[in-house]
Amino acid sequence: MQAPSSADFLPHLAYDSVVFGFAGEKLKILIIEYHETGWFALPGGFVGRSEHLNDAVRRGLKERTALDNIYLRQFYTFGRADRFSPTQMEAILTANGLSVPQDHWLLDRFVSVAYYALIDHSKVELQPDALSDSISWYDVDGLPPLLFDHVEIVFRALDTLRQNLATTLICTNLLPALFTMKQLQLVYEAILGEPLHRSSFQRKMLASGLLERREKQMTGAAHKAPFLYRFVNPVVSPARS
Amino acid sequence: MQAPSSADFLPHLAYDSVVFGFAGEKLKILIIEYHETGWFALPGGFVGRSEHLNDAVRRGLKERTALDNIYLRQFYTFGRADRFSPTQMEAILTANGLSVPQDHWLLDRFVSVAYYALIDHSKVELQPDALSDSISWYDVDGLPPLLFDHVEIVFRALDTLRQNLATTLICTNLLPALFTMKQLQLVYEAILGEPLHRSSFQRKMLASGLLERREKQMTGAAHKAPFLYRFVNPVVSPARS
DNA sequence: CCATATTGTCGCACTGTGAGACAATAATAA
DNA sequence: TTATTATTGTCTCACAGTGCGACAATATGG
Repeated sequence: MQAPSSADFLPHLAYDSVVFGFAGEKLKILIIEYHETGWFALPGGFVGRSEHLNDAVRRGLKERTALDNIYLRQFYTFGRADRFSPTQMEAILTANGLSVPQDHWLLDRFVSVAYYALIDHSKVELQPDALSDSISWYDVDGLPPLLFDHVEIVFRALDTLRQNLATTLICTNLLPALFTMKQLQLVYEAILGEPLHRSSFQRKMLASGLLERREKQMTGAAHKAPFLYRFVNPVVSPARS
Repeated sequence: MQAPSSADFLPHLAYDSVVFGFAGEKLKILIIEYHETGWFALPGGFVGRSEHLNDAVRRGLKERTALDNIYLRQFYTFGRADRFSPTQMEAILTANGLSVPQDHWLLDRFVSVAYYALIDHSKVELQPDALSDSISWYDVDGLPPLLFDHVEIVFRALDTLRQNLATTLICTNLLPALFTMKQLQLVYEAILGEPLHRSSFQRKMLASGLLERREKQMTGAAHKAPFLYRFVNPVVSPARS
């Protein structure tokens, strides 16, 4: 294996992605583990010399999740001079059998543009990249220790997600096409991190005009069967990518 | 004069700043004009090799406005591969008597991190930088044609400012310490671009608990003198810089 | 047939807001 | 001095939205 060359990528510039999914009753994030080091990090990558920044992020997500056309949104660029640790990066490279000179571009400072993505957790086929052992889901409140400033990146992603929950049709991208009101409420509660009142939530959602009610579901549970809903105008990609 | 060296700055990375001020009844933006070219652009700059990204932006703003401790907020990173025009950059450099080789770092692609700033328009002492003829205020609805993708940057800055108007105490930074309710309403209207109802606005502002009423002002105008107000907890720098 | 858990809906009180009305008042004109 | 004028501060009314609880409807299991 060869280390990526500075002839192919823009030096000093990287991206990191916070990929949200919803499973069971929890909001989850994709985390990778680097070979041999026991270190965890957000999935990220570099930008090709003549590649659009947004395209680079979509490329990286497609390689790891096999998903195209993902809801993706840039939220902050992390540019502290000391956010990067060359010694840790070197350890990751040597653990993969790559030895690079001390002045190699991968051991220098990086500014990282951070994105968050929302995906239907059931549609993903996870695929580790070359440098990592595994890629898997972690509860947002049960993350392993992360490299560099990745914990701060996750916090800020969550913060942005919460702020956008009221204005953007986010849940379309976290739920299957048909869902119950209960499921929708669980997604809201998982994102906001607080319980919501059932009847008020239901009333507000119905009044929004965004939901279309479908036939009843045969739950097989010992209670009244809930309606199924779908979003009337499911938005896959937001206006502002 | 010497062209800035790639030994001092991170290549391929720049920042641009949208500096808002409020004068009269209009929202205004700082625009620079490059020497000899008749080209207008947002004030921007480069990031030192070991300089924090945020510090680089503050440094550039201080050089041009003589203001320290500015309300500053990053809002988007523009990363299209074709957003930059090497021929226009070369023309700017040659107009300043700088000739650089074709493979110079300044003629290569740039990714730009964009910030907006809010300042009290009356406190500024404008100071053109080395490459530019002038720096001055323009109405947001009367901008000259701008270089590169700077028009898009301005639009997105305005969009972000509007979204943050409800959640953040923005107007502290656009008004003097003491102001009338009428002035505050004018700022809101200038940012939102739409008229607001006077009594509802007044009621809402008073109910927010953010304003402290002071003594009456001697306006010299032929009508009832308005109260003066100040913000109870003026925030200079936001939590998220 | 009854108990149980959950769903769909309604009512009530409270808050916030758009819209208009009206008195108070500082300067100016008569 | 008094009337006029423009603007300010406040009030009222109607209406929409929300927190919160209550209650009937219903699918399953005993």
